[in-house]
Amino acid sequence: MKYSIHTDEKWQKKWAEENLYRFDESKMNKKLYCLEMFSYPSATSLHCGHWYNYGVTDTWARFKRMQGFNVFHPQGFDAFGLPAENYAIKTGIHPKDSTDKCIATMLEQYKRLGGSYDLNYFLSTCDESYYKWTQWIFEKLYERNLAYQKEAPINWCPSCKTVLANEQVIDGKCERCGSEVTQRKMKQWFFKITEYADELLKCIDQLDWPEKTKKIQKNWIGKSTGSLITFDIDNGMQLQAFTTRADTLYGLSYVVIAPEHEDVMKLVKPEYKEAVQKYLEQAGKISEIDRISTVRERTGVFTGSYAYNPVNGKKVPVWIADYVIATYGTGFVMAVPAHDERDFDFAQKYHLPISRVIVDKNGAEKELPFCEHGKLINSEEFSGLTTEEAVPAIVKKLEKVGKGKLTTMYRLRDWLISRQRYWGAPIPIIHCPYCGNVLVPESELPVKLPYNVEFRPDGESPLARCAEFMNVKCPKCGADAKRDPDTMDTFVDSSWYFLRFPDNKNDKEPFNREKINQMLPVDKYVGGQEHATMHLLYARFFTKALRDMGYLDFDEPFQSLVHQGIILGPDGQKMSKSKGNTINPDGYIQKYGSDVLRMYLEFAFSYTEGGPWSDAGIEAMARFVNRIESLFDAFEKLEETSTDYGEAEKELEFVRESTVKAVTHDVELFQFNTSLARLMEYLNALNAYLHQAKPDKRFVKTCLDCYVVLLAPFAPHLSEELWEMLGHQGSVFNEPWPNVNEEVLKNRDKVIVIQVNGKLRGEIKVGVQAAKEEIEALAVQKVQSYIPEGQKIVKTIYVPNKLVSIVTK
RNA sequence: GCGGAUAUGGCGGAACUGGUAGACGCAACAGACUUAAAAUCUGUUGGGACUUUGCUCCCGUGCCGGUUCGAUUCCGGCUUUCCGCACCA
Repeated sequence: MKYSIHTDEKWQKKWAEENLYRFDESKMNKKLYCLEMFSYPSATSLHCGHWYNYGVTDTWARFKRMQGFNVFHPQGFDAFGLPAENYAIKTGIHPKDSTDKCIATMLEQYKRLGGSYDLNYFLSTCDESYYKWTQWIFEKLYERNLAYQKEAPINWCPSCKTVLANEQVIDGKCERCGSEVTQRKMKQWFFKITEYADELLKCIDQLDWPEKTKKIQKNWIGKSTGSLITFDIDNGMQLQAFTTRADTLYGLSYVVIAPEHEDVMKLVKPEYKEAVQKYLEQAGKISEIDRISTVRERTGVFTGSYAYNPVNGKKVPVWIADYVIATYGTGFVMAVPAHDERDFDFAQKYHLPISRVIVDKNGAEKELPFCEHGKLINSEEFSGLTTEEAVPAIVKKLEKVGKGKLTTMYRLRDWLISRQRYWGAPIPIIHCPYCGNVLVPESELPVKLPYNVEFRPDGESPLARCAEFMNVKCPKCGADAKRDPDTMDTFVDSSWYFLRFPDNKNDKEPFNREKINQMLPVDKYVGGQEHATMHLLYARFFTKALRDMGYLDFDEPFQSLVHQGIILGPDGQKMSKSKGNTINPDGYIQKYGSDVLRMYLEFAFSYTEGGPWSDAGIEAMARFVNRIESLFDAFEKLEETSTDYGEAEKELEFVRESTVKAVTHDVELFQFNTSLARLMEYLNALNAYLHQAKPDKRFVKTCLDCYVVLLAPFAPHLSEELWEMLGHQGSVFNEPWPNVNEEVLKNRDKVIVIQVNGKLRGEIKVGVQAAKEEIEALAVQKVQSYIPEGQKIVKTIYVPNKLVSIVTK
């Protein structure tokens, strides 16, 4: 035989005919939900990253299936989104048409990849039958006050002409097109993810996720415990400030409000209006142009107002400064220049008083600003307390007069989901002049995305220009009303698709509760790390919100998570069209077959690391396949002989069993490179045995059977072919994964290494039964000559099956 | 700036809870087959030393130090590269 793309086609056809990978809903006790992050149907074909994610994870899924799990391995498309729309703007091809076409092409490619998918559970987020339920979830969140509309300063990309989520702004630039992001105020829909900040944070520890990803998510949520302190202003207002250092309150020198704070103008005394106005204008510009700069000079302006320090009534000026941001905490902070770097710089610049109230633990007056914890001075009755003691004590004092309380603040902001774009799920809201925001009744869902729309962006939502779509009657009062012209962020679509997969045909509800309670959480989720603070956080939020609404009964969607690394171009740079270093997998499949490509990706990298593509590496994999084939050819030519079970057989059996053990262990942990290395070693051993004087054909046969079963998850098509060649009926994927015969591993003489004073001095071969004392005695005898003259053995350390370490003195 | 990760031959990468560092593969070199080449097969391959070319000795996992009979692995301090956050009060 000769493995090639034709072998792939033969078996793909067969698998499809026999529906080999169908999921058996009747065997829920051994279910295993294996999921790769679904992909975006893009104009180009599957790239190396897809193969690396889907092909390699498929190996794991197949391995689990052979281990007897009822593996649920679905596949679908995250089909809404900007690229299709941008493509449409460029070419004039409607997003729906280009997306449909891409999906058809990509499904064909998935087949060539040899994935063990059950496509009965296929879904695509742009189908009405899917986005109906995306809208339904929006409505449920709205009813539960987890969706709200707010006029807000938002990130606006002037080139994409759309709003961006915080997560889509990288260094002040649009993550897609790289244009400078500007600020605008618009009425936008938000999901109240902050409501779940605490739980999202707490549950992270229980997850079997990469530590790094957990850390990123924790930092993104950014919990900080501190206190809220209320300040009276001389105009009668009250403002609250959040601080983690209530202990420094006696060092208060001024207070600051963010320029974007909604109450800013109320604080400005008439004679300062002009100066403030000028400053605000300037500040607005800076935040647009210079937000990337790390060491931007802090600027500010005095309002004319004063605030009273709640601990001692001392009067301090109220400033406006751009180093305070409106969206974190209360947008109003207390400034203690002696013990905060930012306040210190600012105070120096504007000649505000700086007074020390903290010394270090030993009472030493360290150089200012001194920002560490320490001991209080000049703080009335609190002097002498440590930071840790003083914070609760001061807050307690303030609490008595209603001016302070301990609290928690999060860095996490609510999730802005409105997009002024066409290709997404419409927001199921009707704006009625009399009733306000009204939900589209559930019976009228989905709010269909109209086909004939001018989708070229001009700063307005494309849907706003579609009268047919926009004009409706209010479901409550029947008055003329307008639909919401925006669509939802595509991350909304992908925040619940894993819930839809197991029940993708349900037209009564998004998913059946019993069913998904059985099917979820996802047992193994595989995808890129770039989603750490977006998709992976949103999906967790959706799961928790739906749980609290009673639609499901688990807390976390993805129990175990793995990130694949990134495949770089041959030059070690990230693949990109502009650099011209992209690798298209198609040609390689054509030339070598999909199993070779799959095994190359598995063997050449450590899975979570990735690395540069190498043509030499893929050649090596093709050679590996050739070597397997010539081994099988040699086997077929072998005459029926039988030999007694001897040393050679014993050795090969040992290799076989240790391979089973190692491969089982390594695949489980996504260590495909070492798994394949073991299979190569086993192959070498088989070859050596076969080419010796008297190989036993029947014995070889049992070893080859085992070999093909072990190889199957890595090279599914090739293995089917070999399995057939060995005379078996039916698919190799119906074979059980072999158990390790531990007896064989034990029944082998051990080589024990001997060290004297840490240096390797020899080795001995001992029988399986040898006792510790016996081995030690043999070892001492063996290395007698290495024991320095006049010294005695003071200690002998025996590491079972490995070494004897002798210490002399 | 803060936080996290990383560092092993010419290269990709192995090494389980501290126990023969460099598995497996690539590249390279030598040999076999061949008129020749390719392919294939078989060897060698971290560096160094030799007046014993050897089941020899010494050095070697970014750098400096420590713990240990023994450290790629643990601890302390640097350096490198990558990543996350970046006025978060």
